[in-house]
Amino acid sequence: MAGQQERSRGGRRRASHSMESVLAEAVALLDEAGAPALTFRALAQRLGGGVASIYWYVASKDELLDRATDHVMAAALADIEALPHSDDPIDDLRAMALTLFDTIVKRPWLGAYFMRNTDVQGNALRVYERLGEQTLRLDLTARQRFHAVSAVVGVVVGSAVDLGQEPPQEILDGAVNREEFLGRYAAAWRELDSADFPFVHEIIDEFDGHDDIDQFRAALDLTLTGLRLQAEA
Amino acid sequence: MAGQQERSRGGRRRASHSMESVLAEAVALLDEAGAPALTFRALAQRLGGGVASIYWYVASKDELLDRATDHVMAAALADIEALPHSDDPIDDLRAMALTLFDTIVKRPWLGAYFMRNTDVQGNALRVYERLGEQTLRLDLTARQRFHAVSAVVGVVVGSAVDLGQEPPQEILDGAVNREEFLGRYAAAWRELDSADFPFVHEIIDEFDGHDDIDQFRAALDLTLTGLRLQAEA
DNA sequence: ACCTGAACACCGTTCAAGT
DNA sequence: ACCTGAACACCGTTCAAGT
Repeated sequence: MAGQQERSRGGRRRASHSMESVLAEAVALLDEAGAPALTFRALAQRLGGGVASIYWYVASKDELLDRATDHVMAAALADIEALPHSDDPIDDLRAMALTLFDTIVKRPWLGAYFMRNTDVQGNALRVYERLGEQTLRLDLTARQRFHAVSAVVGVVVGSAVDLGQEPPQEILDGAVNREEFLGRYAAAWRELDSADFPFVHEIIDEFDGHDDIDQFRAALDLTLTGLRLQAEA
Repeated sequence: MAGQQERSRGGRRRASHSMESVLAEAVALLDEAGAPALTFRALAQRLGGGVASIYWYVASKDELLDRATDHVMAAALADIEALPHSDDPIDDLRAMALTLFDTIVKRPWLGAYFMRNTDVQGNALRVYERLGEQTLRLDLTARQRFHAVSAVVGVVVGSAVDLGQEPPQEILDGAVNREEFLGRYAAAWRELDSADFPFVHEIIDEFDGHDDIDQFRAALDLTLTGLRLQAEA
């Protein structure tokens, strides 16, 4: 409970919030049960007040989610700024992207809002800036730099979306773990005719039990080697 | 109106649907006014029947969206399969990815469902297969192939999400066009201290008025050059 | 300045009943 | 086999009123 209660002489209560407590409780709700759990009613209950109060702090649910996202991005930004710098800007870029990935792994609900709307998301803008600064150390045109950072952010967002989708209720319920879930897909794929689906059969064993971070690293590395080549050209 | 009306002797009507008409109308609704416009009530009205009828065809809204997505993927798959083959698998991969991008540009609402849940999305699986088959022509391990296709799909999905987000109501209303919208952001960025945000300032002019397809092409090319290097190693 | 209760206009989903 | 109306249990958002 982040809200405070004021007891006036009549014995009536009046909750008292703050932007900080609203966002902290919103994030807590999202962390505990994902995006569908964040409703104004649930949030108001946690804050110990009425639904309408929240509208004093945010104009809409969209803004609430934007601000909640930026709230957790503060920590990601701090992690990124705490990273040691190497003499290779591309290695630094990779380390930053991995830090971002880590943020999403811990909070899959970020998928839908991550790194968008830098209007409200001041920390996201700063993260964008830090990524971009690494490209300033590379021999590229402004346009290439713009595209490079977009590409890196794209890889991260792509993973964010994937992770945000992943838990199809059964996993959240604990009824099925990730391994079984992947295995079920793999089993369905194995039923496909291998003449019609040679590629699917080629990669079934890789898919079965794969780790998201490997997939992310591989995608990131392809982009970064492409970038390195571009900078050296 | 895709539903048909049967007139029985009492003069009462009874709508008659089909999976095909349900999906066609769902897609029409999505095309006309985006994801929020697709409600069971709106869809039922278009079909000329009751809300509950739709549940005979799909078990949930999620499934409806999955099937609607796969419905439009049929055309994308056909486009991809109609593509001429070159002797360079990476060029073919690029052409396929561009075809996918084109599908999303025409239907930004795809952002949230594109290429996920191949369970229900049979056409998405076939697209995945076609992309993957190009990697079979490259000298790679199964794992590298798996990661390569994931990366390419990731770039496309990343763009899909971006495009799906884009129209912030004002643009849909026609109150503001894309150029003005970008310009407003750019103007806000120009206000930032250039000592604190050197990168943002470096790329403002690139951002202002940029074209999404250039961004997509650039990200795709970085991934594909990375892939080419990997295959040649 | 900040909070409240109650209402409004929606949602997806279910179900017993109809044809 | 397929469709229906009406109900249920929610939503986000607004607003006049309170402190």
